[in-house]
Amino acid sequence: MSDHPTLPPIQNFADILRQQGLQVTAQRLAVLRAVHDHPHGSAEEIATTVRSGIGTISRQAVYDVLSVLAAKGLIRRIQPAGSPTRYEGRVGDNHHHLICRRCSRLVDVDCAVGEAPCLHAADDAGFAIDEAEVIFWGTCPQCRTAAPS
Amino acid sequence: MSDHPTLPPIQNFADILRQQGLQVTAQRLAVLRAVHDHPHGSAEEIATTVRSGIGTISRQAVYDVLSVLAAKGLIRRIQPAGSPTRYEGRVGDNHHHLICRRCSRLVDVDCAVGEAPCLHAADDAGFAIDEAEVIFWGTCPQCRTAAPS
DNA sequence: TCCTATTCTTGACACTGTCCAGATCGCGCT
DNA sequence: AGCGCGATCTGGACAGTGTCAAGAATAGGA
Repeated sequence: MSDHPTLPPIQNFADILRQQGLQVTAQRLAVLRAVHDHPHGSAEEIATTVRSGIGTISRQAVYDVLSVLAAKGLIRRIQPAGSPTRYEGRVGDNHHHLICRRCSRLVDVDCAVGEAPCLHAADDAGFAIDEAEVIFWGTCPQCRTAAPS
Repeated sequence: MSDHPTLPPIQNFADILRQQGLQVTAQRLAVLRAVHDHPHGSAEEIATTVRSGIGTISRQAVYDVLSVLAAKGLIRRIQPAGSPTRYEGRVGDNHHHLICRRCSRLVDVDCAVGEAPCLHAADDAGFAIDEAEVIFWGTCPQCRTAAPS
């Protein structure tokens, strides 16, 4: 995944945490790495990945770390219908998501109109909008081929 | 039965169900009415509303009816982050939703660009897209006034 | 090295949604 | 109008996700 020989991932992640005023712990580094290595993973999948790296971590710690990272904008939450919350490391760009109704596969999709057009509603009703979540629902090629109906 | 020129709500809903090839039951009529009377309600809220109308209904029946109606396109599912699934009776138009991060208030919003621009992704990755869900996250006026942070 | 605030662990819990078997009901057919 | 089949509803148990609370362990600065 990360093929930057000059920047060891762990040190990089540690610096990122410090820049946000967060304490650097093995759990946070492992979670941050897991999210980047396995995009769109659920909390449980991330926990499993982390455990294979540092041995053990409590479920509560995973949720806590994910909440803190999301609050700091280091990761992004995705909450598709019917499936558990997912997390991804790519933040800052305006990409959306495409989800298969059958197999729940999730794919990144660049914004249709370029910069950030979907971030502005016609009428914001007085709300202070800080994020626009766009999810496209459909059927992936594999599922269409497997059982067209 | 009768051919009154004016259509009472119940009979109207019954016709809608029949048009979709669905059996007409008291539970389905009550759920359909509840969704229209209380837009953006959760399954539990809808169940409560229905019970105040027809006495009792099982949780399973509510979920089943909601699933059937959603499959037929008579109602629409909304699954915001962190809060339970909500349902609304308005279908067919391309309106989106605006949700307050603090009080979870949900407001309808017309599509920003008019017709249905957000329904097309730049690259569909081979998917057959049938729906685009757009959710704007922010803070509602009341919450901003109450506790500005 | 020591201290304090933060973070992690452990266990229990709440809530949403689903599965299953059996009873009931809608509705076409005779 | 009565009958019968298939769809629908009930009731209970269950699974998965996420949260709460109290105590133990740790990071980071003095």
